Amino acid sequence: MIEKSLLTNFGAKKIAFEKGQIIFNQGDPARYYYQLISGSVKMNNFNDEGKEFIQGIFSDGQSFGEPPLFLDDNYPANAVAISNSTALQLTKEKFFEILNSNPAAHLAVTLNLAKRLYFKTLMASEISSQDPEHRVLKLIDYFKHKINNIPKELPYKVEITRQQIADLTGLRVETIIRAIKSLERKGEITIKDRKVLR
Amino acid sequence: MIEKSLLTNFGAKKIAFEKGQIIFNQGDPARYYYQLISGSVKMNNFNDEGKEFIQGIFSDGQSFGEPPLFLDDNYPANAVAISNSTALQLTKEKFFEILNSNPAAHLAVTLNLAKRLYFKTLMASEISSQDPEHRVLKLIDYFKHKINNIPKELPYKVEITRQQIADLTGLRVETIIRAIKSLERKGEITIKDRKVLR
DNA sequence: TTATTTTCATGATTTAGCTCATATAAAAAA
DNA sequence: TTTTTTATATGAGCTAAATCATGAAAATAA
Repeated sequence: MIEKSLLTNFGAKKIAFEKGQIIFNQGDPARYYYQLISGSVKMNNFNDEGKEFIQGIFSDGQSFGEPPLFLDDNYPANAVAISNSTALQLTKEKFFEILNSNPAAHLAVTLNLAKRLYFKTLMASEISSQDPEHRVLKLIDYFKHKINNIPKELPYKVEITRQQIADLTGLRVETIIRAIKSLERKGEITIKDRKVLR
Repeated sequence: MIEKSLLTNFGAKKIAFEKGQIIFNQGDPARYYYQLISGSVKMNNFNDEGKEFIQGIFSDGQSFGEPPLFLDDNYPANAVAISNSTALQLTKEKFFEILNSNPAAHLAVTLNLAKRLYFKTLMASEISSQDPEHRVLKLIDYFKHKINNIPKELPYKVEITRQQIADLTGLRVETIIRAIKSLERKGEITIKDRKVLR
């Protein structure tokens, strides 16, 4: 979201994460701004029974973990690399220096927060009160249109697993599998080589 | 969040809403920045079966409905006055003029978005995967500490109704009532004149 | 004040999604 | 290649929350 050159000018370090590596833990004080160069990262929580909830999946040039930087608070979730990834890491202090000195970068950050808040608003209403099929479909459509910017008429292949869909929607794998099967029967989606097409 | 004088200097209009009045509807294009002067407003959705989900409750100097302004998108939820309220209304164009000309105001807006994103992150993990008692307690604690800034050791009286708690957590009133009773039995909260104290 | 509406409360019943168990196919590792 | 792990799939039974029903106490309106 912020130009790479700008970040490096302010002293951002390029760091690599292996698949499965933890970037930060829920409860840690937020000290860095992170922006992905390659790979993908998920933010998640585990409830008392050990069930995972995925707050979001980030890839490409996306940043994550900024809100607590602004609030001087701890991370509300863990960040874990879900594939080998590289990211730029910038200290909180330098991050704010950029915001102060570069209005365009500041606006980009604000825009990104607005986008994520918008997504969470949509998902919150879905998660809380719709049936599983509805939730799955909304999630797929969000990934298709808002994340991958694929127009309605073009097909989209869902790359995330059913388990990940479950963890994103707060449902169980079996429930997701059954919902997907049912959606296929209804003609809302197709399944090819076990992958969902929409 | 933005100083009232600054808003009025840029042409913000003071408008009044009666209890129950709709400020904007889900799906409407976002055209104004709103900041409450007095009263309170909820943002909500209704699912296919007509069940309400409250995205958030705003009061005092809080602003609402900004995310779609940044994204050039429609409102993801309705805004309804839950008591007689007054607010400052500023056009999108003027709102961006403020952000561009006043870095402090821009930062305040960013901070606010970060705060709300943080809240939604917390609530998302709660809503999706915890038992009702846990959800209710987390919500009450959030209202106590993060919204009303009341320290742990001081008592806090929950002013919202059980129905509103239900709509904020995606549960049913009866379930909330039972959870609250159970939490009282466990000594986590007390009930006085039907109001929850924590 | 009285009437009406809203909020809180509790029991009985239903049901959707969870849990558990088991199987197969695909992918990854050895 | 063979072995192991991960992902998808499906049936049976269980359970927690939803639903429905009904009532009383507060709050609000007339």
